[in-house]
Amino acid sequence: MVIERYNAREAEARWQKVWDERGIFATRNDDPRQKYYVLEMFPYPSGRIHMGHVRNYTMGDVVARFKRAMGLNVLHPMGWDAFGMPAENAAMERKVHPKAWTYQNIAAMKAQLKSMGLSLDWAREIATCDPAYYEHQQKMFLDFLRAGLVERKLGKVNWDPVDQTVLANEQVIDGRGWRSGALVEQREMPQWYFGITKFSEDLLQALDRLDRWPEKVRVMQRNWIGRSEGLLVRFALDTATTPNGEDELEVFTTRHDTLFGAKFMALSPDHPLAVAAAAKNPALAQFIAECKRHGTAQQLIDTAEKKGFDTGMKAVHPFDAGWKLPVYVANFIVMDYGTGAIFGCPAHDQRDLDFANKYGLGNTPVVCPPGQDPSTFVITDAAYDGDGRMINSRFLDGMTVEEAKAEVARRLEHASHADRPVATRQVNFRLRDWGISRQRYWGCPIPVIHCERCGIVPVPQSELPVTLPDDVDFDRPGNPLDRHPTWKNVACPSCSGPARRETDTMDTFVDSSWYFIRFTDPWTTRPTNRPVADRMMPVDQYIGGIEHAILHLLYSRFFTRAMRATGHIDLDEPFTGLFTQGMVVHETYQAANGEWVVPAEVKVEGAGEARRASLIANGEPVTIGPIEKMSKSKRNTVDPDDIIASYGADTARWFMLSDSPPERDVIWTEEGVQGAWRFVQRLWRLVREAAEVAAPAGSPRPSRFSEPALALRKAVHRALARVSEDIERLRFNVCVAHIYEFANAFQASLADLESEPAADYRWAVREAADILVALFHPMMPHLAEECWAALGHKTLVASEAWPQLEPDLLIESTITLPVQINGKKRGDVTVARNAAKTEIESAVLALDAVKRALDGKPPKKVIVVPQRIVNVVA
RNA sequence: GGCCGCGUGGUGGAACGGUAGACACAGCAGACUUAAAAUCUGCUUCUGGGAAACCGGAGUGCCGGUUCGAGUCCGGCCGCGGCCACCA
Repeated sequence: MVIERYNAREAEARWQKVWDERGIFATRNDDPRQKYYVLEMFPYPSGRIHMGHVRNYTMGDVVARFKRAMGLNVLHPMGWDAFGMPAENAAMERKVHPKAWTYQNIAAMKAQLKSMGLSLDWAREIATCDPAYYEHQQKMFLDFLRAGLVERKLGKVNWDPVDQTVLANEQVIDGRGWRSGALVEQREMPQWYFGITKFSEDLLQALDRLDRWPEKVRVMQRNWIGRSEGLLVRFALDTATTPNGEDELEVFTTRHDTLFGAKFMALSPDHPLAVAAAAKNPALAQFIAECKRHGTAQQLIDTAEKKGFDTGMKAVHPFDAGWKLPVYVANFIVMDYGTGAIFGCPAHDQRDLDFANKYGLGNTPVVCPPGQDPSTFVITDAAYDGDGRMINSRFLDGMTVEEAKAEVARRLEHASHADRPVATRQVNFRLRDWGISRQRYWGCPIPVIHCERCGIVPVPQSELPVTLPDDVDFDRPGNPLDRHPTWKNVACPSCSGPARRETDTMDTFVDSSWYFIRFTDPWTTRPTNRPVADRMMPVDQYIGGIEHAILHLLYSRFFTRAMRATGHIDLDEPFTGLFTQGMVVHETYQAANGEWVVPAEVKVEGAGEARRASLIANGEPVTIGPIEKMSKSKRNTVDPDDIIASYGADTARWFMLSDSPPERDVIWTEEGVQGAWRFVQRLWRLVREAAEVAAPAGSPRPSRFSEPALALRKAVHRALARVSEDIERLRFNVCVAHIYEFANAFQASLADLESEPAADYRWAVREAADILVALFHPMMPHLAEECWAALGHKTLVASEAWPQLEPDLLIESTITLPVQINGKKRGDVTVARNAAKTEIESAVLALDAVKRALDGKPPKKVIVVPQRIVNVVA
């Protein structure tokens, strides 16, 4: 029999067309079966898909196809995170309108995704730049505003003085604007904020219940929210020393046990008291200005020296009216956290110690480490932040840190200063409110109007959506909305007086914070169709990159809560299952002139030490560099289109799932792809060979099976059990291995055929082939359809139910137990599956290896673990 | 600086506390070919003995512990990676 090669290119297009025409991946919201929502993070339409997308969407598709076969009503949609800066950059560089650029990219990428054979419900496709999407976002913004979940307040922005524009943090490189190269300034501007901090406690607590999230992501979110319990202490100030007679300074601390080790107070350069003092002290004003110049660039913070300025103000120790502490302004105190002021305890905080040493403020140790003699315990340049007993602390002496904290809190809560308690217990969060204002064109307009007379006026419902004007130009820097003649200037909806529209647009993270809910009914005229959203949410399995572990996932958790508070859905956690997949990485290649070379232009030969690379074009040698994330800058990318054109989508999908565990990085290699491609061909040959032998579909089941038939049946049912579990647990690399294992066994079984096979064997081959195709269908759906048809089926395997497992076939009547002597394997025994322990023991003691080891003496102990192992202790 | 994760053959990686190295890649040998490709078969952790079948020893970064039994659990090192970070 001659079997022609499987022509992936031709077959894949053909099956995609069939799936499309029959609409088998469309999800009905009124389907009575249990729902299953699987979602991959939607892409930004950059122009072309990359291998990371291929990996991500393949994993999601495997889950979707598997769950569909398991009889669930699967929702598996796709859309576009379509707003964002690259569209504006393209507009500036290439004179394309951001909208045109974005929609061209969407069309191109959609075609690419279609060529992957993903089982998506394209009818639900959404693009966040479509007014039909963002109008609902605007409605919810106004709902949030009414509910007090949106605020306008001053915030710092990165201001590029040359381009006259606000820059995102990632556009600031080494303190300079990425385009102009100008030194970036910090400017205070009124901005819109989402009140995410109102949910700090809940967002933190609920993490404990997200047990199908990676622990790593939960830890990252926990740290980001950054809850700390402490004490808010009001220090009295010596009014004779303060600029305007200010008489107290509030400080947040988590180490109130160390109050008797205090040596100084320090204020943030932005602290109101520092600003007030600076007004009367030019030297201080100059110091503060200097701090602000250096203040922001993250890289500088590591190396920046601790600097301070003694304001001359004096604070009074809360436990000793006669104890005065100098008040400094210091460059390492941030206004954002706590109260923007601290008390410094040099002995037990490294930063405070560095500062005190520099300014000669000394230190007094107040916590003595266990086992240390208090009389000899001194701190020089390493602060001690561990546990211990209190010393040099009057009434706290001898207490543990915890006891001291409690005692200090108790006393200060009951002490009073100016008719208020000196201290209150406080919980502080690192989490800040979410600033969503972006001074950009290509984003969702913020639907408010600024009226000189009425202030901030929401755009009336009837005038929504506020759509972006198309007639804009990008010739000049800055936000085109801000200089638009007609769009910007409008009549106030309230008083009809002159007013102007808000020209800021929303952070694109807002768009991606609720798209998964919109997918449940993208046609509804309200933001959500409540009954449908309540039924189809939450997302059962969300899959995407670890880079979104904090922002996107936290914002989405916030947004869902805000939507619940405003009646749009009855849900708090949007994603019950989360999986973060690893990146696709590749070797890098560098030509002699130092330029990076794309892998497609490189030929690699040899192995190990002898591995050499050269340019295909002219044979010029190329240096093989380290394996890195595929990136445009290193040019170590492989184009999915090229791979799909030469090997087919199934090969690319199979390789993406092979070898590496899905949460880890996968190394893309030419050899690996070819291995996957060879397996595609091998499966095709195997199924065609099996089809020759297999009994016709629906043949009556034989009453008895001979040895080879039974062995084949056991193997295929074992594979079925394993693969089902592997997919359920998203262990795709193990799943792939189990399919290889069975394919090898099946192939060997067919090769062992000596004569004309008997009917029972033919029946077993039919079963094995059908199950094999069903098992690899989620990973290689086109090949599976082709094989399914070759096996004589008239149905689509994509619509078939998952094969039924016969658990009896997993149970062997005799089993082989490994035998250990003192924990080392020395042999094995074959016994009946349900053999009694004594029976096993005597069989084991009869083994030569055991006799030799025991040397005639009785064993000290024989441990028999039923159906697992035997260990003889000699 | 804080928190977290990971160290297994030439490589990617398997392994409910129970036969370490499944499966794949690469490599080597052979079969089929005039030849190559493709395909098929076998070998491939290190090491000692043996012509071979086979028989032994060591082995999951290092040191110790718990256990009949540890890649897996506990403690301490070493190395690599990630995230956060003048956060009081």
